Amino acid sequence: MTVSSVLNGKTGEASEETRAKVLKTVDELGYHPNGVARGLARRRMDTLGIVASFSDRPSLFGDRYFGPIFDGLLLGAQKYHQRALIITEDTWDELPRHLSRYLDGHCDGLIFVTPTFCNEVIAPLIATKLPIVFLGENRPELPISVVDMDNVHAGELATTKLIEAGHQRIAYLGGDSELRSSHERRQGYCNALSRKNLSMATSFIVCGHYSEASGYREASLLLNLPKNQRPTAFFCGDDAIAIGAIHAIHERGASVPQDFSVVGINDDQIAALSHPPLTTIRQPLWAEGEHAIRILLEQIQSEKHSPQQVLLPGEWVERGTVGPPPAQKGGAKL
Amino acid sequence: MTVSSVLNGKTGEASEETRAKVLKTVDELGYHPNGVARGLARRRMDTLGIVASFSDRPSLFGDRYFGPIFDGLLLGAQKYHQRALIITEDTWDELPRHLSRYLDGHCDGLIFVTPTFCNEVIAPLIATKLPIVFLGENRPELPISVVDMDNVHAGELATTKLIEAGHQRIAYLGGDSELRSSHERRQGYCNALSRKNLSMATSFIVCGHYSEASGYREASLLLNLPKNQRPTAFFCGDDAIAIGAIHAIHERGASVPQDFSVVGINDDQIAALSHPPLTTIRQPLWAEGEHAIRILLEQIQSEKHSPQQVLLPGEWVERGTVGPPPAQKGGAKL
DNA sequence: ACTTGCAACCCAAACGGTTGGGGTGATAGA
DNA sequence: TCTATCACCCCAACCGTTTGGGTTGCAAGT
Repeated sequence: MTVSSVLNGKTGEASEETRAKVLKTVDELGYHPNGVARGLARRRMDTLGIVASFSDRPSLFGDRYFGPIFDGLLLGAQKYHQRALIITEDTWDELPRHLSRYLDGHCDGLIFVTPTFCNEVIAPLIATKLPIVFLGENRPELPISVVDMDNVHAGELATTKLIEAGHQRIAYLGGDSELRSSHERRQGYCNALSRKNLSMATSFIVCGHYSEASGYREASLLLNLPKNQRPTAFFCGDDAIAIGAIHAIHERGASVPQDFSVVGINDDQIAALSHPPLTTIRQPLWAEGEHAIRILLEQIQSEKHSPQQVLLPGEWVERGTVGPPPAQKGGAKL
Repeated sequence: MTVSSVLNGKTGEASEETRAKVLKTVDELGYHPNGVARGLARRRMDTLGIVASFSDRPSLFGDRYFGPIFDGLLLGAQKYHQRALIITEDTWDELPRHLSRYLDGHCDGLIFVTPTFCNEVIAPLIATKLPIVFLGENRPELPISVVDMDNVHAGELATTKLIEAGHQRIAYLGGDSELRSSHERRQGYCNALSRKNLSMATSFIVCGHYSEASGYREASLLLNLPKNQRPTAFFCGDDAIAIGAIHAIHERGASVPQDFSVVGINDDQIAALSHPPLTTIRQPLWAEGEHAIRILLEQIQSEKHSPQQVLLPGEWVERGTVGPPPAQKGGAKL
């Protein structure tokens, strides 16, 4: 009786008088409806599972990449009045054995937040028909929903900006070769170069890791080339690489952006604090989280599983590491 | 039938044969028990609610303080086989109106992770008799369970170390006056001074904010004093303040630790990266999270609510910002 | 006057498990 | 042979909601 009235605020079921009486009684008794029983009966818990693994990073929530994503996810859950259940795994490999954790009826759907899942690990998950969204790495070959930054676009954007600044000899310092983001950003880099009819030197495309040390190492190699074979600009796979590259440049007595231009990707906290402050492409991590929630919810509500991919554009953040190449100022020196 | 056997792995209820048959059937059918129904019947969800507010910081999970705490909380939940439900609030003020979110039967207990809750806001929560643990600020006057770093001890530790390094004129650059941590650390500072029979100058005890700007400002004021009235060491309320203080020192052409010693608290990521690397007291954030889970679980299982306080000691992290005061080297200059 | 329609309300059957009491057969003790 | 004990299994009630169908009482339509 009470329950129907309380819940059916929308349907015109109860009379005004009864409704008032119910509300009064509820208040007097300090009654709070039991969401678990409600969920059991409705077969809808209004709860979204967020799955992450500590194997991806030593600190999951304090991480510069995962942290803001979780912010967005939680904000999104709140916005859509969903509970957020965080499920942590020690390693992705054991995931198939933990299937019960996902299918125990607690979650209406799952969001996997990781750029490093294996296709075979998630195969049994897809088979369960539970609505799922992956966050952080695009897999066009799989019939799954994905949210990620548009890495190709980001690569194009960064490279185009460098070209427009006058650079012709631009290097790409990529991240881990097993991460698709690295390849996709390279693809964008290549697209931009060929669109502007600039030549691509394979020696200017290097593959390392998403770390400062790697950026330092790879940049150093290129800086050791004879002057007229050196790049004048570095498009770096992420901000850490960019910081490493700047370090290598400074070590040689050169300066940024007078002698070399540098662009990163991510807009980490360190990006604004580095010297000079790093020009970069901001990854829309908050937005990614919110979109993931929205897509998942659509999937749950529509009852059908037509997967959709959402690729969000990164945002150009102009700071102090991009300028014209030195040759332009000096004249015909090239 | 199956269920009892499946669950009663411990009680000697089912025969070996039946158990095997059940297990086989379960496997064939791809059956996964429904945790929600189970929870409803047992009146125990094995779920812990973790409540946080975006009003505390712009980024909750990416935050240098909250991030590691969430790591510890999630790790602890996993260790004790509990689900972790994250509940975010826009502001703490509306909390009493959201009481249903906590009492809807989803969580067996709650962990509030915030250093800034108001006593009156949580009064209705305590009245619900739901097991609760507060993480991040001690309230000895309230009958509640609390986990926090032992701030008094941290203050004593830092100050004692500075005294042992030879300093006699030590300033305390405190954080926000409305946060207890700031007062507790000052208390520890005073304890250490009086234990060593050193005089306390009120002008050396300043109260600002937990930020770099505040540290810079307050340190500048003290550095502007005549040389023989200046402190030779700064015990800072947190690492951000310490970084600000170092900035102020460098700006005056002085160096750390040759001319002034500086100690922070927290061991933020920037602590190890600053120049020189910051000597600080590491706040055991991961451990705090795990202890909070453990205490809450004890409270849930014991069915009685004898609140307990857990104060964890901070750890001294020696880096490069503490040395002997300059007077000692020079001789009798004082 | 008899049906029809409708709003308001009540009731019973799920939802998918747990729990404990009672029934069954076999074994052991008197 | 009768009974007490025990391991094993089954059954019914329950956890606290939702859901839809059934019931009542009253106004309007024919």
